[in-house]
Amino acid sequence: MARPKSDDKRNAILSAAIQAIVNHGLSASTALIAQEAGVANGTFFTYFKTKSELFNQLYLELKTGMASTALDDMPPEVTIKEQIYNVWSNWVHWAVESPNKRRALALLGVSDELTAETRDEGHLVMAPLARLIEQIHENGAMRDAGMEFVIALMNSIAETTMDFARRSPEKAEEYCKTGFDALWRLMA
Amino acid sequence: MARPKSDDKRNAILSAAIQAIVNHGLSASTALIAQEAGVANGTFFTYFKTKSELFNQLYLELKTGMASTALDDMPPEVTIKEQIYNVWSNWVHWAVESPNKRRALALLGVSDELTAETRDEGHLVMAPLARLIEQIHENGAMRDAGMEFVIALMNSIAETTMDFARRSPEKAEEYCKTGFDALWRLMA
Amino acid sequence: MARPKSDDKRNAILSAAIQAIVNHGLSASTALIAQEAGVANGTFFTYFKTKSELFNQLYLELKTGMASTALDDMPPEVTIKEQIYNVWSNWVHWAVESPNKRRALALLGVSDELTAETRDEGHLVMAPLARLIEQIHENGAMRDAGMEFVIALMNSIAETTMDFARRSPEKAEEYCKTGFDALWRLMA
Amino acid sequence: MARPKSDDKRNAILSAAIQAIVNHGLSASTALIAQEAGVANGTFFTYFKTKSELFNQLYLELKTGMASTALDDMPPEVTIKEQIYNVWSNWVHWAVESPNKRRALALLGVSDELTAETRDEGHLVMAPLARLIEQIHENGAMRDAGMEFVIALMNSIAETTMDFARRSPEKAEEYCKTGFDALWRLMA
DNA sequence: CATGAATGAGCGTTCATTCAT
DNA sequence: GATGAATGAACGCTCATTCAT
Repeated sequence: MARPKSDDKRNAILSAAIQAIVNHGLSASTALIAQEAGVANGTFFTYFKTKSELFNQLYLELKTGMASTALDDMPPEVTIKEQIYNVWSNWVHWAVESPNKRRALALLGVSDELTAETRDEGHLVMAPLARLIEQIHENGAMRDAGMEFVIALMNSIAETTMDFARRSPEKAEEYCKTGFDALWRLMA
Repeated sequence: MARPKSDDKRNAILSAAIQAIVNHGLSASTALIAQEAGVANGTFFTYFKTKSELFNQLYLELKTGMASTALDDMPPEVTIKEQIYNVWSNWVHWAVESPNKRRALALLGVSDELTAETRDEGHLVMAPLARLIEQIHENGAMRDAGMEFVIALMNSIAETTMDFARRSPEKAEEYCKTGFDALWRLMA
Repeated sequence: MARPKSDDKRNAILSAAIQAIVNHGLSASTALIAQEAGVANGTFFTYFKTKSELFNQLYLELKTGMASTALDDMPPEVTIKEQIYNVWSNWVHWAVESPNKRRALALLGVSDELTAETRDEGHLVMAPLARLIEQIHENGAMRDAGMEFVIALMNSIAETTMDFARRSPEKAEEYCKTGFDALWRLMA
Repeated sequence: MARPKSDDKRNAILSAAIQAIVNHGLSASTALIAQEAGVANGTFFTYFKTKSELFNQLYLELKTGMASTALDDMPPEVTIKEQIYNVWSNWVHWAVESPNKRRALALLGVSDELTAETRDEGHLVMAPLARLIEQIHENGAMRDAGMEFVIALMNSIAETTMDFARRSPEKAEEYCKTGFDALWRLMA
């Protein structure tokens, strides 16, 4: 059963899970998810051995999707700062346009269903951004603090920025810039 | 009143709830909480009409406790910056010393059991810090951004700082200072 | 504890029980009954050892009250038929004026909380009516059927008559008469 | 459909419910009903969304069964009186042979779990008998009273007759006839 | 493989009754 | 005696998971 027959069904379940999680939290039942996916109750378990496994895979899928949007078309010809801003901007726009995915990702992220392995894999996908940050960081204001700490701070500033951008999409551009400037002051 | 409702028991239930939430998440059963509190199943409902009510009251209790520790003994004779640092430092130390309370508070904060009223009351308790920040902010680097945004950024930086301080208590002092400096650069 | 201190409280509980039974059926909780009676939860059990005991005593109290209203001021100078009609009429009027008592009595009557003893005592209270009926019956149309059967038929006709009288109190007089005539045709 | 819902199981649950209601009243637990039906606790809810739904469906099933027995093989060639007697007799025999069903039906009938809709449907099933009665009634002794009242009286006489017939099955035939004669005197 | 019925542990909550005050 | 908190069994119902079809 390495690759179950229908990718369509797998994807339908994943999409349904996002909806269900947004509407009912992580306690959304597998029956509801299956129903919203248009498949039978039991079919759920053909594609995901347990509910927990769905959560782990959904988390990775969402995080990967987010990263690939954020890291999309990175122009190599420009300054690092511009490269970082490019990612930052993509990221914020993703949040504004995919609020459900972001909400589901957030809920999954704080749940205790995620395995350590999943969390590790999750961190990897944003590594390219981390590598850009690193170049700024090594001569920046926080050069004496560990990279991990700086990355975590960046993440939290990004999350806050995305929260505000999503809540007021008409000011998204503004929050995007203000948030980025704040980040830059903090670490550059 | 025959046998008055016992504060001891109420507190035992609240404490047990913290433990249970840390160990099992918000789906910790009322039966488990009661058991850990050393009272009978049904006694839970003498003190809290519903599980939801427990969550709301626990949230407020934890948030109030956190705030009162953070805002403790604010010296009025010193600079604003020193005042803010004092709060910041108390806050971080609270996190290091009460990791369970902090974890429970975080889980409760993202749950959808909290009423709007509870959330509002919860925001109030850190208002004194917000008022200090405001004085810095009005001439600071982010003076064009809304206070709400700045407060949210401060919060997220604080949370990240506390995460790292808790994870490596021996470096707590260092993270505390580094985090504060980062905050200051960001907004002062 | 043969006669607990306060008859007031006992009566308050009995009255409250009627209300509670009307509103919530026999599953009305002892706590609710106590509350409506204005006494504490535990006081209930000072006056009635168990909920079942309350039900049995309430049943007798209601049935006795009904009988004493129905059998009130029986004039001995008139024909048997007139005597019976007098009881019949009192009975129907009681039903119209005390619909809650009647409803509670009905629910208690079909419950399986009543002991055989209670049921027996309950039958006794209408015995004077039975004795009147007997005199008609012994030469009547049903003289070959047992008295018990005739009494039961009379009871069921009475109940139906009371149902209709209560539902349309403005036609109560009419139903009272029509019902009685029907009874008379049936057995006289 | 994978494993179709089994009529056997549905019927087993309905039968078990009758038993359980007879033995424990309407407060018979779903767990007990399931157990007596030989299915798992949760299976109950595959067949009936709620306990209330079971009660409503059981009521209809019982009432329909009763009616179809009572109204079985109505000979059209005979007098109305004979037709009515035929129904009456079938009805009484049903009561003697299915005392549990009758007891359950009675308890359900006075419960407040029944929806108005269920009650309405329930009334319909005995309508053919009502129509026969109507033909007698329109020129009978009670022609000035409403049909509803007469039907209700007939019902209550029938119930009483069935009670006595069931309690003394060896005299069932006698009660059947005596009851019918009483009814006839009352309304014809 | 897809389906949906079957399972039974588990949940939040209620309640008759007891008992400390 | 009156009070109301304490108790724990019980209840209706849900749900992740299994398995017959």
